[in-house]
Amino acid sequence: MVVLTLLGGELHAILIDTRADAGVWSLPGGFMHRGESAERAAYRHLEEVVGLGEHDVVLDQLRTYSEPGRQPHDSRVVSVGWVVLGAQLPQTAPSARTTGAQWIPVDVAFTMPLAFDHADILRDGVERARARLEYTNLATAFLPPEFTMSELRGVYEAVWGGHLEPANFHRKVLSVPGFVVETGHARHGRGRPAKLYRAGPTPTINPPLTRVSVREQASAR
Amino acid sequence: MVVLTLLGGELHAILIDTRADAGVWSLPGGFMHRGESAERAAYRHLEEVVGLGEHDVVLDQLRTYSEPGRQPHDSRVVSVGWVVLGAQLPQTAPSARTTGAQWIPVDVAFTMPLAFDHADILRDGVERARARLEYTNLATAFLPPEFTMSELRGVYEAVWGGHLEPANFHRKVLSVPGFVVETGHARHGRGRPAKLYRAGPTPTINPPLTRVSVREQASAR
DNA sequence: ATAATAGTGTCTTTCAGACAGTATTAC
DNA sequence: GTAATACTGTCTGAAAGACACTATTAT
Repeated sequence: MVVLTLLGGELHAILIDTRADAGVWSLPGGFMHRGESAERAAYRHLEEVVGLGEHDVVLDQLRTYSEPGRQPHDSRVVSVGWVVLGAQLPQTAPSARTTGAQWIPVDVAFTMPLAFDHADILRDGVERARARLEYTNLATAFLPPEFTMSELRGVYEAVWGGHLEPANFHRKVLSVPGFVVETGHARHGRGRPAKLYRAGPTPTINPPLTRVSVREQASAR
Repeated sequence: MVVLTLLGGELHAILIDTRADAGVWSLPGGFMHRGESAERAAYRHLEEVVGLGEHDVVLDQLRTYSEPGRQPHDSRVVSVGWVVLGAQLPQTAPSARTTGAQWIPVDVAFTMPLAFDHADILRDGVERARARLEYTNLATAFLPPEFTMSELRGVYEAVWGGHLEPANFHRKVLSVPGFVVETGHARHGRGRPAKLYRAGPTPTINPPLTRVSVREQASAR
């Protein structure tokens, strides 16, 4: 599982320090039981290993890794990869219930030595999350039930990396019917109070939000 | 496996008549061997069951189905779903090497009684193919190595269902660098000869081609 | 010449991006 | 008042959609 959240405006993933092999980190996960779906097994390991409850997170199936030799010690292990998104939940921090699990900034995680093909899985998971933000309302999974427009924009900026124009973002989000819904509440801070929104009924965004990195790639003709 | 091709300008899928259960059809597939990846197993069953070689098709992993009870007779079968795309190849028609395999128009296939959760898998596979055409060059997998612009447009029209404006399609495809490459050859028919193209080096299309059905959904605000 | 198919020009509309400007609060 | 943050108006440019037009062949 590639478990992602925002901490301090930066995208973090959970890595586990495998004591058996010093200095090598792995993604959280575990075996399936008989009579249990892969999804249920993912929820179970999230609870057991990471201390996250079913209602704290959103799961998205990534893909299945089955190359022989991907885990040298076993003849062949087939793993179903998942992307797990949650709002930042300090009280369920991995250190509370396990020994070696930690939130690591993804930029740092990419440079660390990971077990087996976990670096591939991490890369696939982060890329999936980035892509999903373009055309789904999945960004709201990174936030508490009520959030401001700035906070939602902050999710996009953190996950995609880069700056989004507040005015255009605001207009785009509100132009998609059912993306977000006004709650009528407001959050008071230093300046003008911000309206609070919650996730709306529409799961897909069309036309999609355009990603900074993708835009640059497109214009580099 | 959801095996898709174009026949007579219409999208077809392979279904297999399961003799054990009269009138119930299933998707082609089979078990994995030890020491074999899911991808290799897919290629093997394509050869054994359907008579399609590795170079005739393009594989795209769909997702993994693992709900307990999805196959009532077994305690729990975990299946890795694949979308398989190929150019129409009469000489490798499924009937050549198997008894009950047939190309069925997908519209018809959706109305037929399918075994287990194969209707879900078929739906997921067709939807995946439709989505992939938007932002990848996968449409070329439905065509022989050299093809005309009309033929490429025909793939989009068949898979998406609906009409695309020839002029705009032509301009859009050529505006994406590396989507297609001119071969210098031409195909002569009834009117002006058509230039032949082959798939270019760019796997992704950005900005994507916009799908008719998605557009209508968006404009129905 | 005519029909048929391939391909181009161009106008309109839509929408993203830039950025100046206005609104509402805490202090 | 000032500073800070939230939000709006408006201009520009890029690209999609519509559709009239030109090009090149077989007959």
